[in-house]
Amino acid sequence: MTKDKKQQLSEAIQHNVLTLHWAPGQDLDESSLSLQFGLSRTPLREVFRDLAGQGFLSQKQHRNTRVAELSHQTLREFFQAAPMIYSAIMRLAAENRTSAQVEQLEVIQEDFEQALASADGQARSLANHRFHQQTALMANNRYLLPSFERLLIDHTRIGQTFFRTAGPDQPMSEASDHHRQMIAAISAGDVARAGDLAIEHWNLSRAQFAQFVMPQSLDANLGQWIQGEPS
Amino acid sequence: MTKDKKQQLSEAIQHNVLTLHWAPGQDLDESSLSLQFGLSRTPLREVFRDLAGQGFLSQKQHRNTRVAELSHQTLREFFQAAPMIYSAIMRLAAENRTSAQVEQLEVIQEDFEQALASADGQARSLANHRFHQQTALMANNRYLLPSFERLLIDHTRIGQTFFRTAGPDQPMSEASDHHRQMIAAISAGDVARAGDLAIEHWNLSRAQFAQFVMPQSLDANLGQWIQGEPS
DNA sequence: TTATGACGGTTTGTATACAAACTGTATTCA
DNA sequence: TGAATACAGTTTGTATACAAACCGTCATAA
Repeated sequence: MTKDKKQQLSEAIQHNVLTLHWAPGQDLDESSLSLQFGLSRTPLREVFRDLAGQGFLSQKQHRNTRVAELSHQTLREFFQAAPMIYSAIMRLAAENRTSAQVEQLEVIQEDFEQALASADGQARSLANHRFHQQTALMANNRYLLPSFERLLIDHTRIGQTFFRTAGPDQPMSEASDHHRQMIAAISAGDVARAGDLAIEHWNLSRAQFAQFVMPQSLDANLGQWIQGEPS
Repeated sequence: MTKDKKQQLSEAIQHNVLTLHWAPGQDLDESSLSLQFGLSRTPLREVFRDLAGQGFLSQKQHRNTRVAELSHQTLREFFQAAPMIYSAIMRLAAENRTSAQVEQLEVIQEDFEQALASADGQARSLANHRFHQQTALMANNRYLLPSFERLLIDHTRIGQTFFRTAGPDQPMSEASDHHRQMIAAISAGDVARAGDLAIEHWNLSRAQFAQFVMPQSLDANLGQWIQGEPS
């Protein structure tokens, strides 16, 4: 049952990072985690390394491993990259999807809607995370994946605030509508529509984030990455 | 002098992978490398893990670490992602560059031209690699970086064939011209121009690759990722 | 002949002891 | 008082011994 301890540890860390249960920048303690999960430091440190490589944690020589930071600078870079990558993933998902994957995506979407109905901010946010993870799986491009995963990690972390605060009504159901439309576009293999929906969905998220954390000055020229040539 | 053995090991592996001195899919032997570099298996395996995370190597449970593969499927994914990412990196480089970085890029370009003059295919290819690495550094976006690095690894590996085969004349000097124009655009902060140059440069590379390895069927709709909406 | 399974050698994975580096405190000297 | 340094305690990094998993070979049986 409790078979692969490393896997468990890795998932636990990911969960704690994504839900902000562990704050960005927070230190991790090797010996206590090693005790807690019944692993020696060697495999534990391997998990740390993997997760640092994926963008969950950050490491420096001779300094303790910590939860990846979320700075002002980080956010700027985030907004520069996100629309383009999300859109590309969605297009590729529409291009490469299999029917089994579409079915799986529908199941995940049902979970997401259930989570929205509840008041549990973490559950909402994680369900949203899984939805987009599945689209990345469907896009099936190993080169785009690492960037997308990094974006999604921080998207989910930033989104925690929103999903926790907002009621179960308007902007939530809008997000859910988008998801449904995405499934339709992907399922139909409508590449252009899928890409557009990503932008639309993204703009919704962006507006939400703006309320909470986004510095005003960055709001201006986000569009240029999506529609081709800026003047 | 021979200070950081892990660093040395990591660089040696990267070099061997990029130059195809180690073939894609080739097995690595822990114990012999550990002997060779005077490191025990523990730190050696940490280096393996890092490089696997970056796309140089690939690992599976209970199986030996090997050089990352370059399959037909890989190439398809490569051509789907590369133009978009290269263009984005170049735009961001033009946006965020510092003058010190531009100077450094010029130095690297001089190395590249020297390498072109020589007959050494490896040196040419690696110099090209470093040029694009520097543009990524200048783009300064941690989300785009991991995808770009993966692309660059395989770009360089695929390019080995070309750089080794071709003479020091026509298409070579064209690539070099592109580099110089890129430097000018980046230095001037001309974002749109920088992005366009990336596409142009990319199309050159693509044509080169096509001669050697690229499956015909993929050649068709590569443009759509760059210029915005396909119809 | 072909499939199945046991066995030994090799390779990968984990635990643990030890070495190196960092951090904070206290002491010294200007 | 304040800066510099030495020291002790803690944490990170490495070596090594041992355990677990894999792989090729051979034997056995259908």
